[in-house]
Amino acid sequence: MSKKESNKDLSFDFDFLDKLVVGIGEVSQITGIPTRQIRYWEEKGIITSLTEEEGKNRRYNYENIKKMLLIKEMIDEGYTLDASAEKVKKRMEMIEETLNKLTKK
Amino acid sequence: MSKKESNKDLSFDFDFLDKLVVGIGEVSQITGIPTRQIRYWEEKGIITSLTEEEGKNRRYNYENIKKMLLIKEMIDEGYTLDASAEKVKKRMEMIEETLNKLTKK
DNA sequence: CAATAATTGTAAATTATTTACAATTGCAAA
DNA sequence: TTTGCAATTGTAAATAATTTACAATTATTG
Repeated sequence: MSKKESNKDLSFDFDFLDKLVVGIGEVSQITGIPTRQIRYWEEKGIITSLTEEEGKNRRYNYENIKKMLLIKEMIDEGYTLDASAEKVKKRMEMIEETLNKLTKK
Repeated sequence: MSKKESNKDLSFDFDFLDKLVVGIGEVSQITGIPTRQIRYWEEKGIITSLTEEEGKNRRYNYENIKKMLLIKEMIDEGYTLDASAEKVKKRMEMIEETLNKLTKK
């Protein structure tokens, strides 16, 4: 296996996650969160879909989905929706920061 | 961060990929393969969607998507569809095998 | 050119999602 | 208990996206 191919295999999942964009039905299936609840969270500004035009179907990326899963966890632990959203926001910022340090050339 | 949480963070993407199931529109967006072509490949038996009942929307998992991307690559390299499918099938079986060896307790 | 592979086009029917308005549930403070 | 707010859920009508089926078109190979 050539160097190029090998590299491609290793970086594949990251490329994939970058491109990954899914609809609300899939997010619901993946996360177990009802579509109605996802729309409600979005309505409240807790999450932000990538939807280009209003009326078109909502699109979510990996970060969105990750966020929803984390919020769901916090809510299950007893936090309110707003508190959960706040905590998750900070946590994701921290992870982001750490990742930046790790990947910085 | 507790041991449990830390473990969860590390294994998260794998769990995620396991649960990941997307519709044909998303696959098309992700891979750049037109929906019409995806249906054609499926019709020919090259790929197999997870669709439960006929008439319902097609669902694809990570393995399906990976396969389509690989086939697309081979076709771009000049192989016929059938040859591409065959090569990809073998390649994926090899990867599967290797993974099994790696993860075997 | 003929034959086959591969892809693409599209109409009509069906499935999935959106928006908007409303009702319901849960919980904590007065 | 009831009052108020947070959070969720229900649903109808309109729209978006997908399915199937039949067909046409384009590429490639002998």
